[in-house]
Amino acid sequence: MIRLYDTKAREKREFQPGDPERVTLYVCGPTVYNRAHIGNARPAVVFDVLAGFLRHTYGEGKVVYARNVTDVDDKIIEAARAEGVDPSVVTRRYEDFYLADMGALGVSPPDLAPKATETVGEMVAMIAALIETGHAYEVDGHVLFHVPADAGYGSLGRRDRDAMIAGARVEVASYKKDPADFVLWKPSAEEVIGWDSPWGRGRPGWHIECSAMIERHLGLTIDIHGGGLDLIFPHHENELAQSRCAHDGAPLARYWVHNGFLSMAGGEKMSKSLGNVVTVGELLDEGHKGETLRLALLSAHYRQPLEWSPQLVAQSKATLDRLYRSLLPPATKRGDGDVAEVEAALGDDLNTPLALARLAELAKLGDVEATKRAGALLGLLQQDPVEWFQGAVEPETERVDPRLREDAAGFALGAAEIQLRIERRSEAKKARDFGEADRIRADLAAQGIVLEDGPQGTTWRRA
RNA sequence: GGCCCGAUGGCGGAGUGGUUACGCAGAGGACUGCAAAUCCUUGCACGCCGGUUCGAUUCCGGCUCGGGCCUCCA
Repeated sequence: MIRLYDTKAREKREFQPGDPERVTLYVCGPTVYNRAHIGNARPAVVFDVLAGFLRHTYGEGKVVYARNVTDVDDKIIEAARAEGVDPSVVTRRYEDFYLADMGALGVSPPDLAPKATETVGEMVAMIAALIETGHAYEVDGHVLFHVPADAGYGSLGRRDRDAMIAGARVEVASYKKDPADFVLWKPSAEEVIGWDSPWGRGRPGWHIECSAMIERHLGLTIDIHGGGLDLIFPHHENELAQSRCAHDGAPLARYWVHNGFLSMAGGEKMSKSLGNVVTVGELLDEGHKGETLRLALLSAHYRQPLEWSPQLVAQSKATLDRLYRSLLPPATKRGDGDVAEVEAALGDDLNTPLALARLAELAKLGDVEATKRAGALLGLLQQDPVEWFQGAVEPETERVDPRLREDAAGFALGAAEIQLRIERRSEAKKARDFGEADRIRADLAAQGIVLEDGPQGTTWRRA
């Protein structure tokens, strides 16, 4: 059984898909105009776990997970103009970065990654339908959704129209019939990207993109709609309104799931506009492994705020070391673990901290099989433990610790060289020359190599 | 100003009307030439004030502090 906290109902509800043979999940993806920061990665990781858990529950081919790519947007247009290139150059570049960054965090590509620019036809059709039903109107090449025409508006964000207007931070455009009305279509100047439409050459507003992509790829009513907390209003509220009005009252989603925010030290939200972002790429370049970052993101419940800090990363690394160590042969099994405990934790509104706690118990029992299977549910512990400690061989995936970079250029310590020194040290130890043995060990330690003497001999790992 | 969320030990972070996870860090012990790792043991908490209750960290109210949203934002 899966229970999910539904933002709309404001409570945990038992998850019942419309069709268990085709469980649909849609998550608002990136607007591709810059590198993803670690806060952007939170929903990607959280919903990756959710999608995986749904597949685990309903069957491999029974889940359709769509995460869109917003590739037409004023920020993209701006970025392209600044660089003097076509917007598609910008969007392709950052889409590639996004996929690579998320891949490093162990995020699987979604089943579908629809692009806004490939769904404009559907958007135009949906806008036309909304005009038809009296929910939208055209003014000077703009098409606006008329909020007062939708009695159900505000059900997700729980705010009334007056409150929205009273608190508006943005000046109301003069062409709006009602201050709460929002743009479905806006005109594009000559040099700006645009498509022909019944209302002239223009481009879609942000909210209609998701509505159209969902309609086209997943259907009128999907099971789960996900995204960050900040999208509840206005983005999801507007999406919901458009789709419902265009679909004769059919609700857009059965469950609305929103992840909480990542903040920086000091508690402030990490955001591009505040300029306090740490990108995934930077963290990887600093030598942190993607899996460490993934664990850090899963260490708090997805709806809770999470403060990002170097300590959080360090703790996550230490935890992962311990978990991987339990997988290292020769493992001593002291008892049978129960993966169902981990499943139950995830089933209870994706309680990843609890799942992690139970995973640690499995590791402590030395049940390698159960630990790996439980880890798979979280997208963790899937690499070879030796590789985890000693580093992958493929140069593409290997990230060299900055402190080692100097050595890496000249005489990088390869596994063979390390092995050689371990043998030299063993001989010194045998001759009871502990001074020499300790010198070798300290020398390696200075280069980030930790030696551990066990009953089976000496093993090494990169710190 | 309106709406919403949070406050748990040195740190991270679950959970619970009564016995309180788990991880990291710390302490002691075992092991080790010494370490490391591992195992064993161990200390440390539930923002403040009221209320309900036999009993509240857990429920209710108020307060304080922190955070988010109010048409850029995961």
